[in-house]
Amino acid sequence: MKKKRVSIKDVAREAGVSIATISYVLNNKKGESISDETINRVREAIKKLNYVPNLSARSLVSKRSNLIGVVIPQAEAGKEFMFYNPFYGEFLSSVEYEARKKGFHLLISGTEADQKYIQVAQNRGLDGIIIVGIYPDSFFQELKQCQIPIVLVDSYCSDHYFHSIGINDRHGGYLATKHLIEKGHRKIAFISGMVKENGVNSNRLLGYKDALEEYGIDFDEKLLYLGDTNFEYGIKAGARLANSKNGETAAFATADILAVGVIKGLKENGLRVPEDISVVGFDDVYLARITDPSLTTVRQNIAEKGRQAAEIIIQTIENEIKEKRDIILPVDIVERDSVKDIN
Amino acid sequence: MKKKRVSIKDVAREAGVSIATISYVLNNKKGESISDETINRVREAIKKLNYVPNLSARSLVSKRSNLIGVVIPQAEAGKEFMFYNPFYGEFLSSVEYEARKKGFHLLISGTEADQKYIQVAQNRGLDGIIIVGIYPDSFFQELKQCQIPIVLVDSYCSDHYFHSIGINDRHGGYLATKHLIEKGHRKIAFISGMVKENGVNSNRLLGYKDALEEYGIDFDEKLLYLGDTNFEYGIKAGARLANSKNGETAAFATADILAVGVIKGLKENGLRVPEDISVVGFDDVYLARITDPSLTTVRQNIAEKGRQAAEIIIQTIENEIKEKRDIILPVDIVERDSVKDIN
DNA sequence: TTGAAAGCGCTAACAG
DNA sequence: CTGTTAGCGCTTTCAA
Repeated sequence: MKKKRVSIKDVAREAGVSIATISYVLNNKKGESISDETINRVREAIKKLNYVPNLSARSLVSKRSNLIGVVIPQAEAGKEFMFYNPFYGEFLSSVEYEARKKGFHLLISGTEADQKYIQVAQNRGLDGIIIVGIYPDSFFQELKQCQIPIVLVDSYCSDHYFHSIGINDRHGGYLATKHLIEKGHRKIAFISGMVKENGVNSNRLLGYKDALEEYGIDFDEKLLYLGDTNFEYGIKAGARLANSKNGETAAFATADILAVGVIKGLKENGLRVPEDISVVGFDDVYLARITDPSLTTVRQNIAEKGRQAAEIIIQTIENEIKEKRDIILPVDIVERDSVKDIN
Repeated sequence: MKKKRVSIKDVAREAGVSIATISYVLNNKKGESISDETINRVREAIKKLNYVPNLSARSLVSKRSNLIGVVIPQAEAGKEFMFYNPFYGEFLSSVEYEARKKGFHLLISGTEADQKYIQVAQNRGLDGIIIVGIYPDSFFQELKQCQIPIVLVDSYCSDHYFHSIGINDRHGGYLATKHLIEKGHRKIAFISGMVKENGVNSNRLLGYKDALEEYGIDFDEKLLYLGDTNFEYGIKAGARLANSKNGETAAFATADILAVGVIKGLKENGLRVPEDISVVGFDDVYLARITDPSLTTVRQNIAEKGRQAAEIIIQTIENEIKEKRDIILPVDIVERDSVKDIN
């Protein structure tokens, strides 16, 4: 049995004032001015009784939960998070930190069925939601009904209702490919997870093509290796690449976790990186510095992405911004040891 | 302005019954039996109105929030999570999955000051808390006051109040060291983060000593490299190791993330792994398979740890278990490519 | 400057 | 089998 928690009433009794007064000093309303003396008396009572406000009660009346939902993609429907990709951990870490500083908590959750999440959002009275990744359009449409501020991260959903934050994926793909081309590579494999239309990967592919075109290199379907964005597929792609008859001398993998798998797959098949094949990744997660060779990759500022996602959602909740925000964070290429100059 | 949400009253009106009836079918109380016809009528009304219960209201009266708090260590006080160590991501992923299946949500949060978290727990009416890592004893003592079910993960707090789940760290340390010894190594560095008394690392160190003793090898303080459990310190330790005058031929790092840093530091200083120095890690996170060489390491089942942590806390919440649980998950050594047999 | 009182949406006796 | 009702702890008019 839980011990009975001390409520605002107890504090009121202790301080010899009404519960309204307690509420006022708690929220230090500007409208209601309370005498310093009363404030002190209340403060003391609160401290003495060890009073902690009940947020359920508060949110019941104020319609504010101070809770932000974070939706992270799952490996498969109804499965665990994709946390083996360090990107999500790094992102979440940053969101949580920013939210905490502003007095918000994070409710994290995968999504059984997309429908279900909307229920959760309403159940819990989420003040805002940060959604990472791409989901069926129907999900976004339903989400709009909730009237909850939402930030979409790395989604190319163009709906005017949502805030969005992402990077210039196309430019990133371009930079990666161009870097490789400038190092003398012409046959460049493109290795990626699902290329959903108008998604992160499809834009990176566009950038890849941009660079090819700029340098007068013909695009070759056969150099596309499409699977899943995970380590295992990277290995598979690396193995295929090692035995390819297409003469690739380099590969652009659209995620570091993939790139690292590619390197592994390559090595397992007797090829060295970068001596035999050069590899460029994407994201610049922690991993990129950890592996050997360390990874030349397209850097995006993951922490900043998380920070801004949190900031935008909170500002919207607090009515500090009313208009829609669309943020594109810069990318650049960071050269490490996985690319060889073959000029 | 948020559109007014439909409440239980609206459903009652729609279905032509009282709000109590709605509540009954919602919670399908065994005590109260409702006629099938009414149930159906209510169900339809719910569907028609798109009614979603308000959990704040519910938890206000029922004292149940269906929220589980997860406390994850931070890099430094008031900073981001230690999510660069993949251990936490993998753990959290598993906890969330299990909790979600059972209808619970996760509130994740770092802890500004330890005090603050207790406030959060009370603020939100957390039904249970999963705490990963070691905290000051005063924190645990205060936590007890809350009367909330708590599972401690990887803590050696012996307080009878808490459930605990962990692994046999000492045995793990023993296995790692023994493995190295059996491969012919005698000068084995012990590389670790802080060795807090009665913590995970101190137990692993105990196991290290056990193995040494078993094989009649003298323990040598000089082979201890103590810093932080992160990649950077691993590099530093690896560098020191490479220039050591102590003749180490192997190292046991108490976390994979550390081990991977060690390998990096070694390589940067011209040594090869495992040819020149063998390395054993601990955890068997995803990373261990990713790096080159892949890491021989002490495996613990992180997903299972998360699953059981969630299971225990939920069973306690639902009063399915009343007694205290202390779970020790097994460890074993998984041989990969970072150890050389020098016999 | 403070207090009384009306709910927020829901559960759980208790009646009928 | 179903409805009435009294709160849960808090915010917020409105009055004093």
